[in-house]
Amino acid sequence: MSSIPPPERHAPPAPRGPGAGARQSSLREANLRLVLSTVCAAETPLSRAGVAATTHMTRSTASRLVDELVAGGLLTELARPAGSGPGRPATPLGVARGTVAALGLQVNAGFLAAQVVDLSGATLAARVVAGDFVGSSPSQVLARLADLAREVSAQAAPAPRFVGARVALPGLVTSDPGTTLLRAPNLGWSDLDVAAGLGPPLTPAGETIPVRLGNEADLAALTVATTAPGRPGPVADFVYLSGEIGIGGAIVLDGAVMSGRHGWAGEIGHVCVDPDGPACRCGSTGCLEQYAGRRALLRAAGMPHATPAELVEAVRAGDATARAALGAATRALGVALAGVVNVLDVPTIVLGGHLGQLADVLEDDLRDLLATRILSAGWVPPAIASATDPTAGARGAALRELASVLAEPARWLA
Amino acid sequence: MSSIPPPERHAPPAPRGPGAGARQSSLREANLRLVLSTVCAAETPLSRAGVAATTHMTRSTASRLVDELVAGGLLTELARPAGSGPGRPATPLGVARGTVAALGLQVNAGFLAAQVVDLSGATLAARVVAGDFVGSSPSQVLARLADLAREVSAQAAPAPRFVGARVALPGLVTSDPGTTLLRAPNLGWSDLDVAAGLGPPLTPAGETIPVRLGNEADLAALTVATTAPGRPGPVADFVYLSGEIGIGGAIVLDGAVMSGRHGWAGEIGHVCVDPDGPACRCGSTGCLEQYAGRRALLRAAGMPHATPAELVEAVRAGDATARAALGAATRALGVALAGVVNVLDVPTIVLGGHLGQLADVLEDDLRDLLATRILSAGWVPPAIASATDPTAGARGAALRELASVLAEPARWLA
DNA sequence: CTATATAAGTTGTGCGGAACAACAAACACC
DNA sequence: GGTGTTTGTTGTTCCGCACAACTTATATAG
Repeated sequence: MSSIPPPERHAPPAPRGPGAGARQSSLREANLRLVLSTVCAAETPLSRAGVAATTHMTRSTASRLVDELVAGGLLTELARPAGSGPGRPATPLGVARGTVAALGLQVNAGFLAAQVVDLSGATLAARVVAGDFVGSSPSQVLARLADLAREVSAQAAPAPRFVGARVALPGLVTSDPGTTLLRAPNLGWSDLDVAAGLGPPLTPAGETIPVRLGNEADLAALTVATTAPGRPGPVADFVYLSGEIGIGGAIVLDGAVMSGRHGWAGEIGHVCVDPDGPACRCGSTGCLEQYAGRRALLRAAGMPHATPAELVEAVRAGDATARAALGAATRALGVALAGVVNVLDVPTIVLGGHLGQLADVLEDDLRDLLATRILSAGWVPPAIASATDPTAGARGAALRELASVLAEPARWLA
Repeated sequence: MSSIPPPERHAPPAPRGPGAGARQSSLREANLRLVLSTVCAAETPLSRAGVAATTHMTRSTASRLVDELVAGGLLTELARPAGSGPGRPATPLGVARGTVAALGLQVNAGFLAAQVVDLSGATLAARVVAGDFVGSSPSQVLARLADLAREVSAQAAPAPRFVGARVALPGLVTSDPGTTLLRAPNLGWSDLDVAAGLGPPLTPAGETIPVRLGNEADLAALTVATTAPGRPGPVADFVYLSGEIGIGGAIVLDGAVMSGRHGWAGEIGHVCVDPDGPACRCGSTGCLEQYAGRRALLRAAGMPHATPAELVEAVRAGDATARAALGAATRALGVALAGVVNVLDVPTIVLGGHLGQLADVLEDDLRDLLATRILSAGWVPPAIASATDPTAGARGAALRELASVLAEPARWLA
């Protein structure tokens, strides 16, 4: 006669997230995360004992956590090299290859790209399709991108578990729902739900892959900040400049992309370099983009239909117009970047896109200009590097998704 | 015959800090921190049950942690108001007053300041001494500051426990040891060990108080970001501009001051506003400081010995020269700040120092200028606020020291 | 004035997870 | 083959939080 229904035994309300009290399980999660990132970040493969040493945990604890990660398919035991030294030989650990992966997509003015990258940072599949997408139809382009996505996700064999997909876009993106493109001037797109535009959800293994968006420069910068998921790159603090038709940018602080309150940080292309300069389509005047953007630069050099490589040739050949244009661009870069460095104290510049291709011919002048305009240049001289992979946005998009595995390993144990 | 010495039973090597494995005690520390900051941040006093509710901990856990903090002298039980509602009345909790405090010092071109601030944010003692310290002798000035420090720390009665002292300085400060001033152009000081210059260590209660340094703009910005230790201010993300002889600045992201790789971030005064502008003492040209710095602005207004308040009067009276100078300063601020906002996506500006005093007469024009130059102004219009306490640096210095109590409550339990 | 409802705070038990210590395993070197 | 050295595993202990039951203190209904 139990007329009273049993009290609904639903799971605890899971009050996770920051600002919530730490429970016992938080310890395990934190240490699981620590072990995984330690193995990811290691230059040379670590053993269980090595993990224990670098994390200052006991060998027993480290061993237990490693075992969980190995059983969950995130780590693997590598073959151990013969002849190492005295004592019991260690079993080196590595990030599992091909078990967990993410899909990185990119829409650019000149191409579409799609990549599958796994947790070890290996590219399992990749495709690039050239085209001219300036002023293109969003629906057609996104349908084509979805085809590309299906293609590469099928190519990755054996099929990995997909943690997510992200689209790198040359424009302003909302960060709250993360599926709306506000404005991409080079494509002529605005107010667009990109996730919806991709059509039916991607379900390579039955599971639906969530699709998110990101700014192309932010994501390209991520490939410089981290060479593989959890593995920091050569520099941890830098300003990334992505030269396209216009100029995008990103700020990386301590290995993390600073995307700002609404996700719109890094618009260095619209820093004012000369208030009396030419009008910019953004409504301001004298924006950096008007001097060093690809279209403006090539036009000023008198070779509007040339490539950046051809501009380099012309400059080296002594073409006066080309030299003047390059000089103006370099001076503009000096003013804008010096401002950024003075404000942020991040004296490393990474030039990407066409600016990366021009790095050889402008690097020295730019360094000199920065040295005179940066207040702290006397103590820490500015450094300039370049990155030239055009599809860095797609790879960065995948890396960004994989970062969620490092953030919450327990969620992704098989 | 124990020739073998007993194994030195020293305490565990305490491998604290980030990147180290979390142990059981980490849980307690994290929750202790959470409880303390929750009580600090609460608008209206919380009870033990209230703490449990906001932190999602159980009442028993919250209660135990609160008891520890009360016993340790960091929290207190307040008198409970009569007549609240049904149920057992709650005992409201508050931050203990006068038990734990920090010493905030400030050296400015026009005054010295010293304050004692306790964990509740109350000022227990304060002194300001006017003077002209441009081109002054560091040793004399620091000796006087040390006297002031001794004075205010004796005034605070009953004697609190001092967690630290910090000196706010208008210049570049090293962050590694944190006791060396690299360069303070307005004072004419450079390469100076300020902690040593203060003379014999401050020991109000027998214990030596560690002395650290900080940039004045960074610390003044902290008083806007947090109204009291652990209590966030009205805005969490903003750019702070400190108008002095020159112009200092600070970037606050998510309530924390972004001080940069070496602690030199925020030098907005040397952002280039016009590459063809006047030469600046920093070696660059057209720096913001040359238009909107106090000295430059008053000189351009034709009233080099006036105060900012007198400039406001002249502008309101229709003085053409003053108006032109203010217009030029406003335009320069527009260019520089728009650049910062475009790069950082932090569309709130707080004007301090003389710029705070001028806020009334330049705010509207500045907002309009920013609206045309900020890329995202259409979605989030820029906001402008002002702060006018000249000794904000000293208070910020104390707040900064008190933050270490919130970071590690266990270290400061009585 | 008593009974009931409601909410705050306390007490005791159980459990998850890391520390610690002891042990087994696998190699190099003498 | 013995010894030393380092890795990895196993069992015990201890710490800190969750959970549930209980006590305390008020307001409100009858």
